[in-house]
Amino acid sequence: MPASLKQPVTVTAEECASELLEVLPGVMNDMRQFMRGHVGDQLSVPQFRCLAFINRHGASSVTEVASFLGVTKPTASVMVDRLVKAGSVLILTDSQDRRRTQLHITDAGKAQMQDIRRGARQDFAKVLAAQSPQELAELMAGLTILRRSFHRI
Amino acid sequence: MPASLKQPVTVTAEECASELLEVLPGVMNDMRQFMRGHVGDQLSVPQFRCLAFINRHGASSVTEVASFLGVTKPTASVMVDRLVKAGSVLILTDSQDRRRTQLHITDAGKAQMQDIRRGARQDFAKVLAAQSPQELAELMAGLTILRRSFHRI
DNA sequence: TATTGTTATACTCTATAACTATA
DNA sequence: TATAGTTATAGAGTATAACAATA
Repeated sequence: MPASLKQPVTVTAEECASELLEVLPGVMNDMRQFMRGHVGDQLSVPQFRCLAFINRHGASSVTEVASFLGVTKPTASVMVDRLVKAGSVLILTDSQDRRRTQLHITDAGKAQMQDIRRGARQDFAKVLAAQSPQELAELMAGLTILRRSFHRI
Repeated sequence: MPASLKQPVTVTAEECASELLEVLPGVMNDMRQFMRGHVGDQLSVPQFRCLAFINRHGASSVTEVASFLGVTKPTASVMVDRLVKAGSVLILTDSQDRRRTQLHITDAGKAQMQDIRRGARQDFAKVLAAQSPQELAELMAGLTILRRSFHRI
């Protein structure tokens, strides 16, 4: 039985909210550093997410990318443009509706994304290696709740 | 007993790392929106953290701020400068060591910070209100592990 | 010499406003 | 008219490199 459940305490949504405000920014900082530290400083966190989305959703549009990332269309447009210039993304035009774009990840982009993911995952895992299996299970449970509460698309 | 513990599964540090990479950026997006949505769009997430640190640590230096935020000294210097211009922070010079600055939060900065925190906390709490007390306890447990693993200063 | 902090420069992220092209 | 996307503009966050002031 996990330590946190030995004597059941009532946790309010407000307390969780406070903890989110205090803890997450620091973890995100480390995530940014981890990503910069691999394969020649290639991708920012938002670019990584953008590529991962395009990889999952073949022929996605700029609007879909914006919606997933939770940013405006101009922001997504600029970000995609940078990824195109970097050779990570290919833009095609939808022949049915010529306003829409069909974004595709390139082989280079796929490799780039996987390298960054592998490196950052290892860096995170190194930090988490000090935790017991029980604690890792608790962390995963917490993340699952976060995913459920804040999932987009 | 929480659902996640009914049939104990082994969770690896790598799996937790992957989940962190996928889940946290989206939550941070919402945090940014929440902060922008209160009291006239006053503070960014980094500015909020900066103010909170200066509030906790009276007479802190730029170097200490940089260390806490996990950024370089120029980055912290610029950020503090913006907060000074906004009237949220006061800079004094250490009379013992005239190279060091002594950063102090102003009353206006304190109010600003508390308004933003209250607003963002409420927004987060609203999202989390759908979760059961048990799930909130699990989330808090996960955040506690994160805090322990990634705490600065 | 070492440390504290700033300035200069450059890039990304982000938003709003205004625009073009297509439907 | 409505939608998809881009361009223009502005400001914040971030880093590195070079510098000034102080110890």
